[in-house]
Amino acid sequence: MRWSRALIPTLKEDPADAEVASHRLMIRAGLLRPVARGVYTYLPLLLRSIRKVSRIIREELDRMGAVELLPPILHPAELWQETGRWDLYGPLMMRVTDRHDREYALGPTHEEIVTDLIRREVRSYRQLPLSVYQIQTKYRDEIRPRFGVMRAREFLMKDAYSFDADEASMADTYQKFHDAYCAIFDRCELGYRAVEAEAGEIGGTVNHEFMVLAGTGESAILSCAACGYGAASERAESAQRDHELPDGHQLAPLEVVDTPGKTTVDEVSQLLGKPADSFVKTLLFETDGKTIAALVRGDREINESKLRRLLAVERVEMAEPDRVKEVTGAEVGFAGPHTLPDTVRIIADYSLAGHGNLVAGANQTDRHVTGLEIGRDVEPEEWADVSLAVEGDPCPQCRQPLKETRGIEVGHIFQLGTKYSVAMNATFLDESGSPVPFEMCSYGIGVTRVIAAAIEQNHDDRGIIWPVAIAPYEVEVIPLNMDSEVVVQTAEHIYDACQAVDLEVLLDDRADRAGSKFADADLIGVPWRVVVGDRGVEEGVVEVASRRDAETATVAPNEVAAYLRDRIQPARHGGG
RNA sequence: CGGGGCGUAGCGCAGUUUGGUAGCGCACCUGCUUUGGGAGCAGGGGGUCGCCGGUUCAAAUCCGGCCGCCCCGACCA
Repeated sequence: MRWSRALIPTLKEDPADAEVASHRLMIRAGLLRPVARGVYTYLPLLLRSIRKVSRIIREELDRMGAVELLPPILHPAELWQETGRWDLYGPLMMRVTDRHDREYALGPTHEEIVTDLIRREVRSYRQLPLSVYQIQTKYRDEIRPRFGVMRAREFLMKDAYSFDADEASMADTYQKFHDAYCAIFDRCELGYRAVEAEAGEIGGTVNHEFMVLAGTGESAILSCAACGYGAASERAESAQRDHELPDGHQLAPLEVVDTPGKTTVDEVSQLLGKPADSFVKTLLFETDGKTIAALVRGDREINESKLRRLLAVERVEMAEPDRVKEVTGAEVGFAGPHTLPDTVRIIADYSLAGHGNLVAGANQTDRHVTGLEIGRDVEPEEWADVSLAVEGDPCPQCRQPLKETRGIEVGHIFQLGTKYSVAMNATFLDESGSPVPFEMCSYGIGVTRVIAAAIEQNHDDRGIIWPVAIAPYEVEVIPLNMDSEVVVQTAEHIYDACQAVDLEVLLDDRADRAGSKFADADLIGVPWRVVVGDRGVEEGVVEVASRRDAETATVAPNEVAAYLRDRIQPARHGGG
């Protein structure tokens, strides 16, 4: 391809509204242009990379026995109503109405569509296991789209769905996808790790997120260097701790203090001059008509998912203000654990273990208490891990301190079990001829996000540094002087020769000066560069350089194609 | 949706406080010179100043409403 015909609109200056490197570089290097909030045109360079990543995905999934199909983007409401997700998904789903007033969604994910297909077409255990996938545009009306294609409202996703006859088989399929995902991300040359995660809206129990490690990532990961444990922060557990006060701890007297109008930990902390970690945050929840008081340390956040799992319930809700008043006898903001009615079940988070002389709400409006001692003033029904884990918490497996890193979620795989098959009555006949619901899993990769993540991990202050396996072009030929016939002819010759040995080559045939061609080449980040200048051509050589390491080789024009082929072909599979 | 900021040429910005002829850099077009790290000179094209309404002799500038975009929070590939 010739640059002059390739539509590569590079920019000299950074766009004002791009915050992270990948977004900035995608705009500047002419990969991406915004059309609406969170909606983009993928320009030719980006599309070429998308095709490379898609191809890697297809090769790995085909290899493990999945089959590609293409369901619609437009989903009739009825299918989503079968699983209840028409309402549950809420405003995250883009909805449209046709001329007959029938409602549709623009698919944010495809469990319903695929389950519907399989329940119609698959009848027998003999047809299982079965895995299908698609690579297609998805729509999610995100609360806050940002960072370019990193969190867009329209994006390209590979999603896959597996159907198995029993749980053991399902776990086996899940592992195969897990391994295929590792192969895919390895080949894209991403530095990543798979961690335990929350299932969110999709549902199910066991699931893993594939996180590309990057400082600008939106997700936090807690991991343990000692034993290898790793989990998304909202999923990470911390080890059990016993409530043993430090040696020499003097039990403090319980005193009521006035704290008029101060309802938050921060406000009371300032007023009393006591640090937030000496506070008890008393959070009231309701589930099945019962009230639960969850006690977490003042500097910690509750993790409602943990609470839900502990209580073995589908949902917990923060108690309404009226209910809070009824239970505590005070306005919201002054709840404390020590004078709650017996009907309230008290759960203390491990973060409070070993802490005494605490500040808490007094269960009286405008008053708190100091000197609260757990075990003396309040006896929790149980101690548990119900707070959001943070760096330094003890690892649930080996008790070593957890470390926090940031990551970009590029893949997420879920064991769904029979959640969707039961809801949609999707069954097959087993060996005895009785109908059994499918054991399902679903698997997602954000294709466009993979590319953004790759750029986050592979760039410098001059531009992108593409790994060969996903680069839009492999070679860029730069004739430095378009007025020099011999330079142009040599460049054209190399361009043809590279194409003849099946290299993906871009020829910068623009009449620009050397400096701006070099700057653009650095910016778009093609892995190999061939510089053809008057000086070298007179001596019968051109320069071949890689974008990643500044090494330059002088090569005879006739040998350039073979030279590059020998270096590029081994790297195409990933690892170069 | 709540909090903060911004909408002026394709991109990056000044001008708005104190109303009075719409500007700068880059990009683009023409010519000449230049040609190994974003060239120089000369000439040129391009803007209903986000939209609607109001105040005024006069509005990018003041007032009201609306729209869009970005950042911080709850979601997620």
